[in-house]
Amino acid sequence: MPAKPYHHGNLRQALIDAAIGLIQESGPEGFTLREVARRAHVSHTAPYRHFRDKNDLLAAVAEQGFTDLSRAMAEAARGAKALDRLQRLGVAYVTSAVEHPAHFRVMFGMQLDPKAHPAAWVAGQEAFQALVSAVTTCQEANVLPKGHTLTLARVAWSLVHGIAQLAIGRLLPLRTRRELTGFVNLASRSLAGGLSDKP
Amino acid sequence: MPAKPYHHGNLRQALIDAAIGLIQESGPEGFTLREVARRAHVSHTAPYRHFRDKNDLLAAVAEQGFTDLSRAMAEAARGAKALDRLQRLGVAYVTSAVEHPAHFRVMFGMQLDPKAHPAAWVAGQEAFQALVSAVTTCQEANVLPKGHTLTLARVAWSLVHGIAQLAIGRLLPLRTRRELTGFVNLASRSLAGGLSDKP
DNA sequence: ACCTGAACACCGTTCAAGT
DNA sequence: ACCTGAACACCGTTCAAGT
Repeated sequence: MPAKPYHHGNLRQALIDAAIGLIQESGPEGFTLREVARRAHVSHTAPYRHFRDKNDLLAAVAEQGFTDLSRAMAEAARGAKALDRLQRLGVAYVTSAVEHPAHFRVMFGMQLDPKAHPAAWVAGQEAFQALVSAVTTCQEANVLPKGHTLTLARVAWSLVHGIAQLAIGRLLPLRTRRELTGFVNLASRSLAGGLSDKP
Repeated sequence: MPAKPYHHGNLRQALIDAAIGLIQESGPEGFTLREVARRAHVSHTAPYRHFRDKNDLLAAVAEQGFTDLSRAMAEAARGAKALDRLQRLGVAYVTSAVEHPAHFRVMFGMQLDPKAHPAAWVAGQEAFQALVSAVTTCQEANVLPKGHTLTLARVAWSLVHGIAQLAIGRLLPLRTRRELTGFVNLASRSLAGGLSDKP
């Protein structure tokens, strides 16, 4: 006796939730459309009513991941200004990645095409905008040189993204949250110092 | 009539080469053990004589990727010292990633376990050592503060790795090699400046 | 040692059909 | 509209068997 199937169009979200749970347990490569359908108590072809194909569901998972990331960053940086704000965003970025490694791999591992998956793409851009606005704050506070805001934000993003990826792959010895915070802060302070040197 | 099958134990390398070619064409998720066997003109169970399973072959692919990366970095940095050396390593790292995106994804996307795949792990560590030795060179030239060599190298690695990953995902607007080199140099100069600020 | 073919339990996707 | 079951062409892996 299966539990009652989903109705009223909430199947779409149920499938996304099931997918996120499955990915968390089995990793991105253990993710299977048929198993997702099983978890939603629905036939294995039902997902095709809501997603073009497997990749389309993965894009929806990525979109939710970007939304969650934006929320986590906004929360961490609330009220903070200038460099403090930038650092908190960085710590939140890496913390989110380490806490949801499989989800993060989906977000950045699926070669997101803006044409094919515009919603996921936009959600990703919105997460990046948090960094852009923090850089702007730093520039207004004269702790970063004016101009080239986008370029500065991209450098900061690269640093923080690299830390996140290497941490997920266990290639950095960051075992505790203290170590993680310390490393991110050291790295971002260094970068900020160098950027303010040569305007 | 298939071409003559491989003999004399060169099948292992033939499978690795076929795998790299297949990954280049179809991406990491299009990679299939059976298709690799087909390309090597061998039955689909023959690979199991040389690799425990699909992941074991992927680890061998990753190992070769790390070896290639080390060679490319060594070549790019030949004769250069201090900051110039560090920058050239970074440019070579990102260039390699952008030129072999699928291979790079395998190297860093497969959650390499040092116990299960020691050879691939060692090859990865050797690539990282190039950064460590360049940081040491910088310290001896007094362009970076002494001590904490490993930590400084890890920060540099994170930056360069983040640029590589974002560039592969087309999330940075680096269309030409000039733009790529310029961005890596800007980023690494900034980081170096900041690191030398606060010893 | 090295390779094969059959077999098993899975996939993603399509399609005609049901409510 | 939304969901289903059968069908197709694939997988990864195991196993008995052949040279």
